[in-house]
Amino acid sequence: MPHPHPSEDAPPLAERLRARGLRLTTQRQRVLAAVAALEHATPEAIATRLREEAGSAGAAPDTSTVYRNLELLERLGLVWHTHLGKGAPVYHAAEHPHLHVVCAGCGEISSADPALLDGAAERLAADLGFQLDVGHVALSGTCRACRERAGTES
Amino acid sequence: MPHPHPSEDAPPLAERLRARGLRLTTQRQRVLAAVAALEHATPEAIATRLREEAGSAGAAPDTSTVYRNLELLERLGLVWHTHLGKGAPVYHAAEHPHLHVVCAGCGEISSADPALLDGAAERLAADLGFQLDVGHVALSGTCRACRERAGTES
DNA sequence: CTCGTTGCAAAGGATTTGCACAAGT
DNA sequence: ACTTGTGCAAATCCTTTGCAACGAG
Repeated sequence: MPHPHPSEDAPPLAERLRARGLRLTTQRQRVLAAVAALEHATPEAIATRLREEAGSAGAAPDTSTVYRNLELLERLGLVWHTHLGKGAPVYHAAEHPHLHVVCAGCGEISSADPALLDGAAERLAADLGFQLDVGHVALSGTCRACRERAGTES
Repeated sequence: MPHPHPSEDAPPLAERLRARGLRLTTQRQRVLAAVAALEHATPEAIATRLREEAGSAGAAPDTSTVYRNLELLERLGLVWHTHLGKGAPVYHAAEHPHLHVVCAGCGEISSADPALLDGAAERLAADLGFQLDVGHVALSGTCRACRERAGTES
């Protein structure tokens, strides 16, 4: 049975923090909320989003805090990141895992069913004892639109 | 039919350049040679390598030239890059395609048979008209050693 | 009250870019 | 000669760090 997710159900941020003697802060809750709300967010995008929301409730966390908490949340298994293109990694909530499919031509990001890799995952496990982490995978290639465009030119 | 590689046989760098009205320079030949020689090379590693070889024949290309040519070579379809971890993208020659399998724990990089993704590639093509680029794919997860280590602790 | 946390500002590392000069055709 | 490519240095972009003030337990 695939789907080896570290999360149980709706993993309470608070519990995970307490278990490690860490603290539940407003910033952490906000960063996590932003990651969940935004689909494929870069640290910068998350910081911006928080800055926008800030108007209504207190101040937005500093960029460095966003980075620090993103890293922490990832260690806690609540968020995952993937490198899609050159510049920035994108984060997404660990719940509802999905594959990222990116077009090298236009940068479009789509999601795909993680089951797509079940076969590959099994073979890697059998051959190398390697446990594939579906949430981290990014598949690149060319989308239909870009393929057609390429065919038209040249 | 899988394996849709843009390369024919031993794609002459010179020909591809001429076809675009570009020039064959020593730097370009060296950068390409370095990528082919090093297996999973970061731009920095390539620059360093070239600096070492420089002793015997002329000067090494500047870092910016390495970046520019890496990008060019990729457009020409002679090299491919993949993002393995946080910091650095790695380049490899477009010939002999292979999947990169990276352990999130120890950073170990292994190669795997591209055929592993044939199934997924077909489904993506059928469902989204998306052409998967196997040479760019990096699969992350946890290697056997790290899994065991994790199991031991905690 | 006692640490973990955060904000700020500065430090760093990796790429990219502008330009004048050198090199390929 | 004409145009592209390169070296150099400065500019950017993305992230990380040091440290004093702040806040959660």
